[in-house]
Amino acid sequence: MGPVMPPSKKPESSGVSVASGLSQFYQASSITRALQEAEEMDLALPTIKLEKGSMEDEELTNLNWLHESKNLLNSFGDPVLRSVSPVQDLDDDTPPSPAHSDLPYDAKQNPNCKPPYSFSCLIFMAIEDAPSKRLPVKDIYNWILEHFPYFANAPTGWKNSVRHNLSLNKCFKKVDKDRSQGINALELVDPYISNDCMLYSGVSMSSPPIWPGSPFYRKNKGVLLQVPQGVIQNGARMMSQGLFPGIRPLPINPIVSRTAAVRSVLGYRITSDGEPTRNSPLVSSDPKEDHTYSFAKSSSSDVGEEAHCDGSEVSFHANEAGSDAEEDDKSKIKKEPKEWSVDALALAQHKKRQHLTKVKQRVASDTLPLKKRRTEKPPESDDEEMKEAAGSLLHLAGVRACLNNITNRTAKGQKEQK
DNA sequence: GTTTCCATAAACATGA
DNA sequence: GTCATGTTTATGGAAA
Repeated sequence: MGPVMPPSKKPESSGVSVASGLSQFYQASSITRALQEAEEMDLALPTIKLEKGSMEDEELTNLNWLHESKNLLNSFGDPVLRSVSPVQDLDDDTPPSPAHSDLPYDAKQNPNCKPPYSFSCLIFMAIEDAPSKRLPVKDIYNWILEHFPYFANAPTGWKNSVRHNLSLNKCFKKVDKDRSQGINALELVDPYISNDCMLYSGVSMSSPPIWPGSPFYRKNKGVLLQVPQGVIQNGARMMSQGLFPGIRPLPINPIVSRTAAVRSVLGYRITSDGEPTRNSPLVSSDPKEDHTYSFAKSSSSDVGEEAHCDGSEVSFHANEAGSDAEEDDKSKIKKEPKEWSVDALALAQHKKRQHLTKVKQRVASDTLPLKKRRTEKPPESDDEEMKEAAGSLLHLAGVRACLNNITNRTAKGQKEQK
């Protein structure tokens, strides 16, 4: 699997790493928080299936993935959690297949059996299992080692995969270690709470949010992980693949462009004291800045330019890009270099952008040395950037609005019943 | 055959 | 210089 490793490369140590003091904390993104809130409200997330290839599709994949992971976490420890292949010998070149069999997977009982969960899920579970909901990477290693003995003897490289997932998967965000205690408060104000410009048609209140096309569903062969109303039924199997009607987002005000809508709806940010502030730029239009990809580097090396979202996951400004107000706020932000977060609601755009960027780069710079290629990224236009972000935010906002609608409907229904 | 997702490997940078 | 951490890219397998 994967490219052949050159002999010159030193294999990664499989032992527990020593804290270097560099590590920061990881936690789930605000999307996860929304999902948790939804669960606390005893709500089933709407099942949304979009047309293949649409921008929203990937965002919703993220949403569903997160929810699936959460339910997996809830199910963790249940002996009938998942069915996997029989125990395999580590010396066998063939990697253990995640395909299910009649044998249940038990991490303790089968220490040589590779867990049938993706690294993303393992990381998610580790983070969710932490009281503070955030962990430094070395503790994520430790959690995985503790709960999945397979990795103690696993081929080296799994830590690399963990780090790779943390970096690449925007469901995780890096939290500044020193300021991690204040993050929760900053996240209490969620920009899409106030959104009311989007609706979803065909929302099913009872359908599980895992649709058969979702990666986790596919990976786990249809084993039902998510059950509405907070009831987890481990080991139950999906009976039908036709349970999930496709629905499309419907903007209430179709006249307003998506970008404008996002700017009007989400045109505030959260300041360091937790107070929402209107018209504050937090997502720069600078094409060099990739808020969904290079935030960590930015936080350390480009302090002040792009990484300071002040803890607000979604921080879109109502002002036009490059306005004076934006410049003013930028200068303000620079004065608070340690307060940063991630434009997490735009994170769902990462994969789409990554794919597009890859295609561009392959065409443009395949002949360049690796180092050269990295420094010559094709610039993305402001418009493209804004369009993507707008789409992402609007859609996620729509999901949230949908949840709110469900809440209202449920409350209304209960009233009427009384 | 194509697409998508994921795991893995690796190059490279940074900071302690 | 070493090591841990973090980012990014490339590649191949599996599944739909």
